[in-house]
Amino acid sequence: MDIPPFKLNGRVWIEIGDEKVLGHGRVELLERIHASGSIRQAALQMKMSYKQAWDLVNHINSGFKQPLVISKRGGKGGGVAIVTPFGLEVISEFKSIQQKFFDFLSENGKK
Amino acid sequence: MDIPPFKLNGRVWIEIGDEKVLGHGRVELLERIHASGSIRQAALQMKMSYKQAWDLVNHINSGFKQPLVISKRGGKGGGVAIVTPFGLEVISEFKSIQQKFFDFLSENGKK
DNA sequence: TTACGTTATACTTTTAAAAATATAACGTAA
DNA sequence: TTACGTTATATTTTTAAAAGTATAACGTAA
Repeated sequence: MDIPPFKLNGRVWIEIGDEKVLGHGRVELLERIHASGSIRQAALQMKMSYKQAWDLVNHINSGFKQPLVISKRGGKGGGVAIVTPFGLEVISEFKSIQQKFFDFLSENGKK
Repeated sequence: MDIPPFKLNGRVWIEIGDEKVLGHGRVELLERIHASGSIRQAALQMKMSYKQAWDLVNHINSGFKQPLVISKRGGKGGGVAIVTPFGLEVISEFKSIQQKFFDFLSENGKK
């Protein structure tokens, strides 16, 4: 009759105006853009299409009132994408929440 | 530069052997089965197909070592589905975790 | 002024999920 | 022994998501 051991898993994300704006996958994308300076490289690393990555970046930027990523085309290297200081702040905030969430999951799982 | 107010949302679920076995939607299904005594009625209430509901019940039952739902065909009313005491216990455990999770979300959202 | 590699965008194709459809199996009660 | 309403299962169709393809726009540097 006793409940056997189980693993509790889950996801958290940030919504603005009832729309999902930022979650685990998108934050990873932002981090990779920050590290590489390129949407394309970040997409390749995460094995998603450039289109999908660009759409996500676009959606993230539209969700907030100021951009998290600024991108330019042309120039040295063909173009560039940088994560703004505001973007870095949001990333940091989300990761802090996510860490607490992981703690929550391990506290409430198993049994 | 400050992060604007935002809503934190999310989901939690129970995994057994790296497989999702029970989450928010499935628990609601179980509750409706318990209330109606019928997989079909529960499915109708949740606007899903009987097939989908049955597949879910089947998957839930396979995940645990004892069934959460026992169903019979034929007889008075055409057939019946009941949630076992073990099933009720699991539902209750999940809902308790979920309540804590809701608390977590509202504590960490907004700002 | 040309080549380069990326951003930006549209369009098509593929794939996977969901829904819909059909039908057999079953046990009670009339 | 027939009708009923459900469980149980297979199959097909539809829908939506993802992936793939193509191409224009751009700014630097050779």
